Amino acid sequence: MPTANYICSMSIVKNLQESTIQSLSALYNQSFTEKDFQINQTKPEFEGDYTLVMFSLVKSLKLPPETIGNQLGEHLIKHYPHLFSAYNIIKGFLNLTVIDAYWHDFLNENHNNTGYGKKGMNGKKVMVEYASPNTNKPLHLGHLRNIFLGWSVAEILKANGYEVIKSCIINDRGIHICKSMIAWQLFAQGSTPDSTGIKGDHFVGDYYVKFNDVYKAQVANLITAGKTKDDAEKEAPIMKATQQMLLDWEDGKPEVMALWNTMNSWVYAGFDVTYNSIGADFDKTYYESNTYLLGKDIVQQGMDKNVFFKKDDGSIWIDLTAEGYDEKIVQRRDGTSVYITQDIGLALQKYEQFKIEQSIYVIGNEQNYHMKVLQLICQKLGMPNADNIFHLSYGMVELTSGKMKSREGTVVDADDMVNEMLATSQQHTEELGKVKDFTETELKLLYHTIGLGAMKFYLLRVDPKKTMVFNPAESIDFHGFTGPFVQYTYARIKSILRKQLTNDSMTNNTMTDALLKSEKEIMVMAEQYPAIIEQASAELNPSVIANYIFHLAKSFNSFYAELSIANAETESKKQLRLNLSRLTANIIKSGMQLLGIAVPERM
RNA sequence: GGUCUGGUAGCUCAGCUGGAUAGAGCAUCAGCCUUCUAAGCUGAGGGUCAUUGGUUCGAAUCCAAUCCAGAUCACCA
Repeated sequence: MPTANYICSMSIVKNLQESTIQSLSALYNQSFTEKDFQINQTKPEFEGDYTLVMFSLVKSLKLPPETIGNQLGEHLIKHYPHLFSAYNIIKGFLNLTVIDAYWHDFLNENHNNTGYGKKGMNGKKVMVEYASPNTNKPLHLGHLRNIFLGWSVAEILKANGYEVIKSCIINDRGIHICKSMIAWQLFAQGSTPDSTGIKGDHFVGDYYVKFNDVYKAQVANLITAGKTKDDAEKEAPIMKATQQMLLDWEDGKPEVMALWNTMNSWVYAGFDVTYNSIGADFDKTYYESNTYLLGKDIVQQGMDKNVFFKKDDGSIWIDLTAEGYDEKIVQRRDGTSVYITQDIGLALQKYEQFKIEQSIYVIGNEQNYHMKVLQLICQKLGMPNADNIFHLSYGMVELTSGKMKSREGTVVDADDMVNEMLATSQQHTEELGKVKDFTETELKLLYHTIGLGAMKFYLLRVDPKKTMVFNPAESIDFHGFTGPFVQYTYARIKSILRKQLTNDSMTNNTMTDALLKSEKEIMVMAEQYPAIIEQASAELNPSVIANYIFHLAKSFNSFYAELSIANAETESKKQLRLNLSRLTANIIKSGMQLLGIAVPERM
């Protein structure tokens, strides 16, 4: 008999793959790989744990699937008695039952392992850039999807052994920033976030809105005065003032710089409050005001390498038509860099500063084209990190009524959203009345844990690539496929463990009775957790974890309703179920942590 | 128009590297709290997997065409 260590150091699927490959070679004198057959989890209506699909072997072996299944099943049972206890064949499917001892060993080894499923450091560095706000507007629901996604992906990569640097580029310059500044100069009469009690990012955002209102009115007036629309848009006094301010900013005019610094500091203070409340953080922050001049020397290099070319008016371009894209400008005729040039410069700077293996950009899918072009240019320039740029492209968040449009005031504000979720979690908690003995501080923390958990889970449970619809009514639901459901399951388990684990807590289970179906279901699922983390990491997809954790919690709740833990039939059954409960709780906590969601001990 | 996404139950989504009778949650209906937390559990109804054709022993999944929806194709960022 091999040791438990041998068995458990490898997942059951890997064990199954290897034993099948060896058995097939022994039986048929050919060599096989894991790609020659398929392994599925056995459907619940059939007997067994895992299923080998025989059809793909039929052609190369020239035998009917039933024959292969019988021979293979026989061989596996005989030569791997420490893994398999039974098999059956239905049509071309070989269903294998894993021996109970395997599951017991697995449980004994992991039920108290809070690091279960996570890997040791692999020595590789990855940067995840996310959030990346403008400083003229507060954060909205789309930012929340971005932030939760970026943060979670960073955690998932860490769990897979990467060193992760979370970064953020703040778009703190340009004409849109000047708009808020001009509007403030004209209309604020010296008021500040402090004097008005308005959160800094909202305060500045209000002046951005104000600018647009005034601008629109001025344009309308000029048009009624006989100007064309184009002329009116250029000549509106507030726009001219804004453009002058941008020039002054670029010249470093002291009073403009001072105002710019002040207003940005208001915004940052506001962002910090939001980041703090939703648990976002960054290891490295880049400011566009520092990076917008980057990339100039790269333009020169590109000219030298004939990757770029100069047009008659002096502007510099790259021709990507051979790659199926257009010509793209990289330097204006006045010699200033454009957006993409800055990005090239920043990409290189990131690489040089941190020597990262991979540079992940969490950016909406509206920039797919831009990011594709960015990578293409870097590759053409022969930059060392060009292949390491990865655009983690996520879909927009839409409302049931359609798209969010700032001009129509249908944008869901991030702070409003958080507050609403906190209020809802408070209301639910009070209605249920289970934590009446909590202190004020404990209650506040609990509302925050649940409210934020609901919101994060809601935004992360969907495949990031997909456009998702935000339904206000559904999002505040705390039942079913939601964060609070999972949190509740955790709190429920902890409650059981508190009551049942007094002194003789951590004994291993030594089972003689067969595992019951609902016990095994949890066991099988728990055993897959490490593979789930790997998958989430490979796909950079937190929804894999959200779905998995939900199903695990659901299975536990069924198990809980069906079988008694405290009053189990025997003492060994009780121990088994307690260990199973603890393992489930650990996985829930660990998986939720990868989503950035805390779990409460009671709720 | 070119390129890229997507279309699965009334709604929101899984499943997509081809496998057994397509799954969840919400909503609807019917049950379950004097034993471990009912934010829970059990069950019912609800589907032409956009359409058509192809590949295959087998297609929601792969390929092609068509229809529909969205994004993008700035000397804005």
